[in-house]
Amino acid sequence: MAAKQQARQTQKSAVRAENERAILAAAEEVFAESGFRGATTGMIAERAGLPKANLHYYFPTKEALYRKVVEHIFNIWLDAANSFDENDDPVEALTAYISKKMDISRAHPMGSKVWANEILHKAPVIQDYLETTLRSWTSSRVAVIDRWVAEGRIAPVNGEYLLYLIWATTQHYADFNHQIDTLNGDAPLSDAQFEEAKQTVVRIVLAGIGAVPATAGGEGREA
Amino acid sequence: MAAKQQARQTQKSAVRAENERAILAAAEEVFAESGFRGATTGMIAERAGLPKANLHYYFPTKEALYRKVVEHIFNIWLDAANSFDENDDPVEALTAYISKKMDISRAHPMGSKVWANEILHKAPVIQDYLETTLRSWTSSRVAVIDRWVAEGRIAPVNGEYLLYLIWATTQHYADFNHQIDTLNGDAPLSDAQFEEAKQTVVRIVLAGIGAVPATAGGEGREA
DNA sequence: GCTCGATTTGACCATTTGGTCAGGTTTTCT
DNA sequence: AGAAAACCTGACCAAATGGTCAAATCGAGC
Repeated sequence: MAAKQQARQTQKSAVRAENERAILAAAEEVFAESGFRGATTGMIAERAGLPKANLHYYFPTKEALYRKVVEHIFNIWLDAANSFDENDDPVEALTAYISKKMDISRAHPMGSKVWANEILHKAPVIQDYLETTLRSWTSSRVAVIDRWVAEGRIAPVNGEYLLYLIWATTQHYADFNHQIDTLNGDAPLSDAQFEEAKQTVVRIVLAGIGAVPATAGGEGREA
Repeated sequence: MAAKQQARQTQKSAVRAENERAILAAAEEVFAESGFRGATTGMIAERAGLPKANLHYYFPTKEALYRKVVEHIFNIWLDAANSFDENDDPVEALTAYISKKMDISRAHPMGSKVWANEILHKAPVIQDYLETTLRSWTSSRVAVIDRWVAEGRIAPVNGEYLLYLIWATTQHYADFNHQIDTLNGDAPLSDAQFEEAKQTVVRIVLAGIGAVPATAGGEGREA
């Protein structure tokens, strides 16, 4: 029982953890569907299955809740960012990075939408992240791309604009999934379709910058 | 003066035309910055320089005003769509289309943001456009791409996913311009930078699908 | 200068919504 | 068991907001 007490003091109680999880999950959906202003704490509470006053017991203000949601998204993004560095070979690195970002768009479309909404509205909540973490991550990766160019491993390309193309395209499958579904006959992309989309993005990017896959590579998925 | 009277009856009076124009311009900005729910008719009226009650004299409801704004965006989009068909050569057609879409992102970032917001929130207002105009335009252009593939003018590629990549990337320069500006040292892209971004997108896409520019072409910018 | 429709606007209202609070219940610890 | 802490919630409130309206003003034609 000493362990139990220890648990209560170091980590959150089980009920608190569960309620916060439910609220954050509901909030991510509602914020994604309706934006910050469009979302109401009442809607979030209802979807989380508890009264509004209870929600405000755990998260004092709507903005505090929103900030937590956005931070969650950002951490997922950072996770994907690491896959860029797992290999120094441009083909391997970009394939892994694009694949990971596509997977995130499929697994967490709501999170991506919240992020998009935030940027669209000039990032009132996460401007500091943009100016610190995102900026430093980006410039260091651009340096990697520049090195690839200098070493002749890819064709000359501006690193920033290459990254923007990758971000835009991969996140499009989350942010604009409603449009994609509509053009797909009102049906979400099947696993096979999504896999083809992913391969299409990877192939266009790699070929687009003249990154020739090593013929002996383990990721030999060229059609 | 008969002409003046005629004018009042056939077209809107000058004051009406001017007020509607000012309101629509203000509405596009405010809806882009704050979303539908986040925007208030008071904010729009203030930016247009007239009292809220006057705004409601011209546009009875916030939703009617919003619909007008979205329709305006959609017409700009249709305009760009035509540039896809001006030439049957894949290099020419795609270069023109991408360039046009990039130019629109630079000239009408607010409009693009309103569109993005609308899709993000499942297109409550323009779902019918998606299912009619956008769907038919897309499928006919996919047919063109398929033909290019069949004729061996470009490498095999899924037309839908190629279009999504183009849409995503070009619109990213409008929808995410705040993020881009932040990564650019809190400054908007200069004309030269934007031109380089445009060329980067064009080059990656063309190379990505193996569309070899005619060596005699005027766009010969291969490094 | 009078009329009539178009335009303008301050004041107002009903509804929504973020957030509070007092009092109650449950859980945890000794 | 009993106290303390954590948790729960119906009722409530102040502010914001979309939209209304009646009265005032303007402008063109007679």
